[in-house]
Amino acid sequence: MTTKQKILKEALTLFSEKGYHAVYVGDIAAAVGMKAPSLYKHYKSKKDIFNAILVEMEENYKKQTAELRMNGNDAGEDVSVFAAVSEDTLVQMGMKLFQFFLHDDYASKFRKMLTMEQFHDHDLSHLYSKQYIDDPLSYEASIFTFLLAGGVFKNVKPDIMALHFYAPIYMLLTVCDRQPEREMEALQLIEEHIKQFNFIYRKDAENEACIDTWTKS
Amino acid sequence: MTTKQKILKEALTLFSEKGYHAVYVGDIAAAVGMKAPSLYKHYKSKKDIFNAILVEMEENYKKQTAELRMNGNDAGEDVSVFAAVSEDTLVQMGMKLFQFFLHDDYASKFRKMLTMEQFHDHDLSHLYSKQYIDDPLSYEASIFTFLLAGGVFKNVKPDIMALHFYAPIYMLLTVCDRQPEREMEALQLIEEHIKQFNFIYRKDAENEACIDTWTKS
DNA sequence: CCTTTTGGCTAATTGTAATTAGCTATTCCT
DNA sequence: AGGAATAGCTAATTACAATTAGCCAAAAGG
Repeated sequence: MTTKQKILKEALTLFSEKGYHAVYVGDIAAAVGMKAPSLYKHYKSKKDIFNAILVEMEENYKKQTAELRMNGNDAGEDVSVFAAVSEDTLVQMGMKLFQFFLHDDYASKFRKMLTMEQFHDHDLSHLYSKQYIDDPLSYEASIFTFLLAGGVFKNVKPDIMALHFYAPIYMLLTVCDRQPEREMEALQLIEEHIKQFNFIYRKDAENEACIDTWTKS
Repeated sequence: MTTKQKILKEALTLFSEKGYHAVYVGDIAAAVGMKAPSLYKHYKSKKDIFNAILVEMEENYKKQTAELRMNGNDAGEDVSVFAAVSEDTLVQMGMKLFQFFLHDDYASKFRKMLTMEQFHDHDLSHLYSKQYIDDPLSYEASIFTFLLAGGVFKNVKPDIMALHFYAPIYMLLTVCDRQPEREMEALQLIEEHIKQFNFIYRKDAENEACIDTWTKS
């Protein structure tokens, strides 16, 4: 890893912990293992470092969504697998999404940083909404549009179904960002959320049987 | 309004727009209509102003939740009204919650401030989770526990039902905090969210009729 | 009415953080 | 090898923001 990259990495870590204004260039330098003035051989200002992080992240994000889109298409080839999606598959889908967002080093730090900086300018507001709200929602909506065509779910609006699926995951993600010690509780809730989601959305007569399961516990 | 209060008010406004570190005591003073040193006749430091805001807010919050609890009990007296809660009542409930959180001057500014400062110390993390996640969730859960007893909804876990009801509202709230221009869109989504929520959770045979409504639009 | 307190001001002072200057060792071509 | 670029350092410098000192007018209160 080049020094320039190391600087970005350490700066992102610090920005994600304390926010831009509370981080001093000396802190970043120390984290990289150098003195503050040396940073200026690589970036012309503190703000410049911040901007470089944004640029790097946008590239990263484009790559990842492109990848996801590819995977999505691959899975889509076998229509029958998805159309008959099981409760467990749904649970795994949600858990994976949550765990990725929470534990991917870059994604998680970047999200915390944006959480703190989102109000400082319009572009950052827009970026936050796009990455953590609008894109995930439309991704899930496209999946549900597909699943709805399979006929196992009730005939509803896929975008609202996506909202119902994703909003709890998003909310619990923000909880874990500020209180990492609550991850287990969050995972538990997500599992129950998706099971109940599956239960209420699924179109079938076996519902009565399921009710027994719930009332017993 | 006393000068001390005016200072808190203007400081909160500024903190909620730019965050603690990006606001200078001179800015606060100017907003109040005085010079920076004069602030020190009222508060002994910038941090002291911040702390005073927290204290004031906690009192405010206690009052409001106490009030809500009272209103809740009042409404609860007439069990039949709630037990047969209509779709429209649910929609109104969600909208009111959203609009209050979004437009109450104090609540909305305080939430934005906490959004930016939540990572700076454990107490703030805890406060944020309590006020915007845990308390609303348990409030909604208590309502749904009650409604479930009425028998019009499917037999499910009320706390997950509360999660399904509240999480989309919370998520759209954060969207409007950073992009106020999306309020109309958010309100529209919340209405659809709650209608679909009502549709999927309600235990009845008229579902088939409802499907027609959805597929038409 | 006098005097004490209150709350404002201007002009320091202090502290800190970003950035620049200027020196030096290493590396990299050719 | 030898000159140029690279990337680090220490020691300024600059900028600015929090706070303090000390002055003064008006209000409060006996």
